[in-house]
Amino acid sequence: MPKSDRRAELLRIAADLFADRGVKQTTVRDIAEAADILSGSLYHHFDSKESMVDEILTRFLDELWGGYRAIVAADLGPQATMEALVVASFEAIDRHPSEVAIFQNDSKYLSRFERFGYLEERNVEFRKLWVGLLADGIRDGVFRDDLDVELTYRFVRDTVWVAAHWYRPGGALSPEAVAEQYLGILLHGIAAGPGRRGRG
Amino acid sequence: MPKSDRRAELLRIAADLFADRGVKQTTVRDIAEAADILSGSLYHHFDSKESMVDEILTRFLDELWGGYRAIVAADLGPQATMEALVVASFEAIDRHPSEVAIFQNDSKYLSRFERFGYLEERNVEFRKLWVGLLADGIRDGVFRDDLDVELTYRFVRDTVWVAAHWYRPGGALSPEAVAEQYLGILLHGIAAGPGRRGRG
DNA sequence: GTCTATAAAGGGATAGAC
DNA sequence: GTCTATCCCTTTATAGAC
Repeated sequence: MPKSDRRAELLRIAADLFADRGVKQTTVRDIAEAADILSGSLYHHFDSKESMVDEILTRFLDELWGGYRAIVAADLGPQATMEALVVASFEAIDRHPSEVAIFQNDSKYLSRFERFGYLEERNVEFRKLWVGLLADGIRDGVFRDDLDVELTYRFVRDTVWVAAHWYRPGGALSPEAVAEQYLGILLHGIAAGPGRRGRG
Repeated sequence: MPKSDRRAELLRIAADLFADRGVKQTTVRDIAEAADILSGSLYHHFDSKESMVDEILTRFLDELWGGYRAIVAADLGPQATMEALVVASFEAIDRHPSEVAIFQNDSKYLSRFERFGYLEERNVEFRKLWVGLLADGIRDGVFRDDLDVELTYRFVRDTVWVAAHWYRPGGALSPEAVAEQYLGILLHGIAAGPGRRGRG
């Protein structure tokens, strides 16, 4: 295989370990062992452990936000935009579960280092996107007007991303199926409402 | 102050650090420094760092589950039981934010050690409680019958506990207020339904 | 109950041989 | 591209003085 594939393979191995145990608790020796080489050899490919995490997260976030921006640009209105964002997020969990887990579990720790300042920037941008969307939806009468927008934003953000903790790609549930159930609860709740109880 | 207060104070300091940075990343020196003593002195009070975490979590979980069991024993029916469990959980976040954070962030890591086997036991028990509750509610027609019970259980579990990541005791929102908003979304969703849109 | 001093293991990173 | 060898710092934990 071409030489650059080795680098990608090492990043894959590292990402899976980082996701499973956390960045700090994954040692350079762990990564090397999983790749069947010795720890010193890793430094032929990468400057440092930090560089590995950086490359993993940067690539992932660029792809994710490319998708988000395309959805926003399509200008579908609050509810359809929300649904598309949720589906895109579950697809991200499906395709890049380790990257999502690292982002979720280690953002706080990594944010201490100047080099990872972009993590906080993404969070701010994400909040802006969702709060705006919820406000638009309330204004248009699509969402309830007694919602606490800040709290609802955190609710949505958390409920979507925590799924990464239990979702297994290739399992019984497709990302679209999970998104559908999640959106059903998020939009209509779990209570059996009038005219909504039962199907058969 | 009595001698046992020193021990409690050290556990408080340790719990806050564990919650903020994670157990593994909090060093014994960090704890000692925050307590204004040297690291060696900590071993006069505790066997090891692990023992400190163990004591913190055991106490917290015993209290939390005491509350849960009292609620279940009251036999209020599915919806009222669910509401009481959610309120109790937010009150736990309010009163013991560090303990909740440690439980959430470090359970997976700690579960590797035999001594922390009770963490997994509590998770199993928690799942059993909620899945049973949801099934009862669907059977009684209180909850929608097209819910995926497993997925809904994870949804509820995650949405409640992740609030520990942003909730600040003593802030603008009381735990009861947060619980009310959360239950509103969980039961009825965020969509403006017929007859539910608007208030003024 | 705390300090001094230190043992022993873990972990990131480097230099140079192959 | 990988290995050998190793440096150096961090971290948990201990022993004994005060």
